[in-house]
Amino acid sequence: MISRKTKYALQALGCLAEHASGEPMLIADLAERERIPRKYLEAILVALRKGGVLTSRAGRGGGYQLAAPAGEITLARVVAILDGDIAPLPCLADTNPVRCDECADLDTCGTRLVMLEVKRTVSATLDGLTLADLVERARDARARRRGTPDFSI
Amino acid sequence: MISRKTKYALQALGCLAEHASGEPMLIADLAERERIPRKYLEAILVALRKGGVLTSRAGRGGGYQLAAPAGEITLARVVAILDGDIAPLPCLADTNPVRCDECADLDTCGTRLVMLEVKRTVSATLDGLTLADLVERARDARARRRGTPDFSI
DNA sequence: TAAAAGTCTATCGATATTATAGACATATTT
DNA sequence: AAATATGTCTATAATATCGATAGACTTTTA
Repeated sequence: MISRKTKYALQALGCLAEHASGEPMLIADLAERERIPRKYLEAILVALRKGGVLTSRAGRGGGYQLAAPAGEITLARVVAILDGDIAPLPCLADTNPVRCDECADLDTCGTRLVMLEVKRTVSATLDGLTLADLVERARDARARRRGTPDFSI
Repeated sequence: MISRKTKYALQALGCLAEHASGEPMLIADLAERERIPRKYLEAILVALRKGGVLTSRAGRGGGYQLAAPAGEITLARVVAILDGDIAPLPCLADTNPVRCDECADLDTCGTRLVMLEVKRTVSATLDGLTLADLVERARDARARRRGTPDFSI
């Protein structure tokens, strides 16, 4: 389960990725279009900027932009910034792993070993998906519903 | 991230799976061996019994047993019993999906579409792992550490 | 220098999780 | 049938986390 925070982030990033022109977008616009509480979105965007995924410009004509092409920003990165490690168990976290005190032996804990496998799978999937995929699938879905392939318009 | 509840469940189930003889095990023993708060474990075992993974017998000589061979109990099933759906988004839950009210259109939400992929991956992984795998990996890890393959003893 | 924009800090309430306690019911052995 | 060992249920408390909001502050550009 990803947090609502991360979901909001993906929506906002998707919106920025679709926003063809390189023009920065305003927090207020993003909040309205994606129906995200303004102040909450603010905090999310700051985190993303600190995480290197967004750049911002203050002052008139300012706003937020992607810091890289959509195809280079992985979901893994976004999730890591907002939800931190996706480790299924605290003892499997990449940064700051916390060993369970009920576990006598970390390396031979069966639960940990199988969950490590789950973690690897999730990581691989999130690493293989980018904002470009997100945008593309939404576009495909819209096209499919209209009954016309996207490129035939 | 799986809950601590599910982690406790997997440890207890692993313990039962290793417990060679078909004899039932007592809650108190399980709690002590796996260092799980006794009363908390109690609630977990009840849930697992209701979920069909365990059987229990009251009275003297009673206790808990696996309801099926370890190789037939998947992690997916255990996680589902204790943590419910593993859906990364509420709108992707199998049972009782809740659509986000900020989403105008469920079927063309890019975030949902990419997360659906993540969910499928996780489900497939958890479906492919059983308690027997859990036990086996722990055994392998112990053997590997001793520097001797398990079968050479 | 004023307006428009982003940044930071604090706080609140709701909810879920983890944990505990104790009364109650059931089954086995003697 | 009594005694004892065992599981079951309900309620509650402590804690942590998440989602959300408010307001003062800083920076940039026209």
